[in-house]
Amino acid sequence: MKPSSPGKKNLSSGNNEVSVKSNTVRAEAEHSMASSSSRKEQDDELESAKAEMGEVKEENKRLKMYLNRITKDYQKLQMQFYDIVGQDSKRSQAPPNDEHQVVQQIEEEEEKEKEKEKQESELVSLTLGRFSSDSKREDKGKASGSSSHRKEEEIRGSEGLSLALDYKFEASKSEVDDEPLPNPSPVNSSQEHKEEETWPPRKVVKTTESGGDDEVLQQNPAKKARVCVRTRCDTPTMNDGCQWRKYGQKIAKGNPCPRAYYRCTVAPSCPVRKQVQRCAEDMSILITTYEGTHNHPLPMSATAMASTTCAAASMLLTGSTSSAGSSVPSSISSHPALHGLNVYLSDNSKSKFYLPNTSLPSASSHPTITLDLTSTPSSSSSSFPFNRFSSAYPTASRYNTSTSLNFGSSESNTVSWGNGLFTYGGSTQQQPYMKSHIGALNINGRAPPSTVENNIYQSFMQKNHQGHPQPPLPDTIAAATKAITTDPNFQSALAAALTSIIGAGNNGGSGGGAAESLAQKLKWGEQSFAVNGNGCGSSFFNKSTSSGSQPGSSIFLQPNALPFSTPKSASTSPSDTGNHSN
DNA sequence: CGACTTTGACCGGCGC
DNA sequence: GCGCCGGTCAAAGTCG
Repeated sequence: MKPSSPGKKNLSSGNNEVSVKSNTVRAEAEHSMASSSSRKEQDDELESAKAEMGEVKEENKRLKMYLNRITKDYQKLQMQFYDIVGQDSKRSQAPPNDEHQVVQQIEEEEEKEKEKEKQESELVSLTLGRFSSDSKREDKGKASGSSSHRKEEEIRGSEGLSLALDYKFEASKSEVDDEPLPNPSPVNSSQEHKEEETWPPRKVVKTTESGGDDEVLQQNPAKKARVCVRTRCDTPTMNDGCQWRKYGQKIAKGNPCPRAYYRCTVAPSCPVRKQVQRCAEDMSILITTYEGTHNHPLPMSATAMASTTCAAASMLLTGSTSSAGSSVPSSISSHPALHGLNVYLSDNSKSKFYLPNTSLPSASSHPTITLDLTSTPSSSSSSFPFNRFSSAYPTASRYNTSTSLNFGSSESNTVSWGNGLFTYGGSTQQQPYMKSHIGALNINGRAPPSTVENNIYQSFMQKNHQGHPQPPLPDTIAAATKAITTDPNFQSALAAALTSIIGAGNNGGSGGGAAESLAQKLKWGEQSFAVNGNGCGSSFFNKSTSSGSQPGSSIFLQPNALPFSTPKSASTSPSDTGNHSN
């Protein structure tokens, strides 16, 4: 898809309109000449017609100039794109062996990207979700990963969203197979559908994986990430807007309450599954665990949750599959495009964890991220209903890491995140521009002693804790929903958090390109938040996006886009309303 | 009658 | 190798 095509078309049609207008004017003038009885009137009309024609001609000229300019820009970008693609293909063919060479290359790429970002500052960066650094590339080395990352970015810059996504899919076939590329939005669903049709249900995977993809899958042993949502809910299931069919029920060890297994029935081939279970310690808490990515358009009410889970899963996976490169932080922290989104990676990853209940389904070999919408004594008293958002790789599992993200209260000021933790507000700000912010979101890198600071919550928290202190809300989902849906800033913050992690995770794996995915591609506005339409993010942002034909297409976070509906809300899912009791 | 739920059986991964 | 456990299947039952 060529970004300039629509522009050209519009402009040319505009020119046509102009010439038509000129002809009309001329005809009117002639007609008036013929029909006018008074010569004076004829002269007047002629003059006015001439004047009008002059204006039209001027406008025509302007439009032509505009068209020329756009055409030149397009050609320029196209040339840059081809150059970059050519360079990257050469690089990826011969990955550097020397570590110093890798670092040097990464630095060069970062510099180039900064320059490019300046040039393309008007383009909306649409990076949400994993990058195309597939397992093989990650194994080969950071340099090749970063180059793929960079390639993608530049494609994005020159060709727009659609091409970038296409390229991404081509570059990472394996990724589609073993990891959920979130894309609940109908806008992108066609593309994702194309890819995920090849993602068979579990049993089929077993048989089909014996092929060439097997190698990739073995190299990337991470299983599908899960997103666990803890809510206080009286109903058997949480209404997430999707349609589910129960296919099994089990009594899990350590929890007297049975665990119900559901699969998505919106599309027959949809691989998404969810598990629903009551918390053993607090039966009022409903634990819903999502796994997989929808390969079909979702109803509006379902996209939010789907995208949330997908985004969370995505970042979890990126964190799990990537070896957080040391090159990440430099570009992230210094990136000018962050717009207040500062990321900090540190090595304290294991100092703070929110570990889910032992009875949680997440206690399997799947990496799991938990969104805790309950307020429990373990978390400090909070006026903030969306209390915890944590993820954890299963303890004592093959994933030797645990992750957590807590949307803590204003008092605890702790937001922990995967492979490490976000520290919200309580962290020591080391960078000058952070000092003015109340909150800081720290992402502590899992492995490397690198740091990324992220203060995406600043605007939200400033608003809510300084300007408009909110009274304590009841500890209910309804309260959470209300607070979330009524505060677009928080939605933005959440989206940014997810997105940033995804970017960081991706980048961690792909090396130097790291930060830019996070950095350049986030436009952190006051109320709006533009991200990549690919998968994850799209849900946060409604589907008003164009199909990505134009560079600069942006997806904006919409109020009420958040997933969590009240338990009693009307359900679009029959199984949700009339479902079985576990 | 079709869609959905229930429930016991089965399978594979993992730890011992 | 064996048993435990989580997850899935599929036949039978239920419901509208």
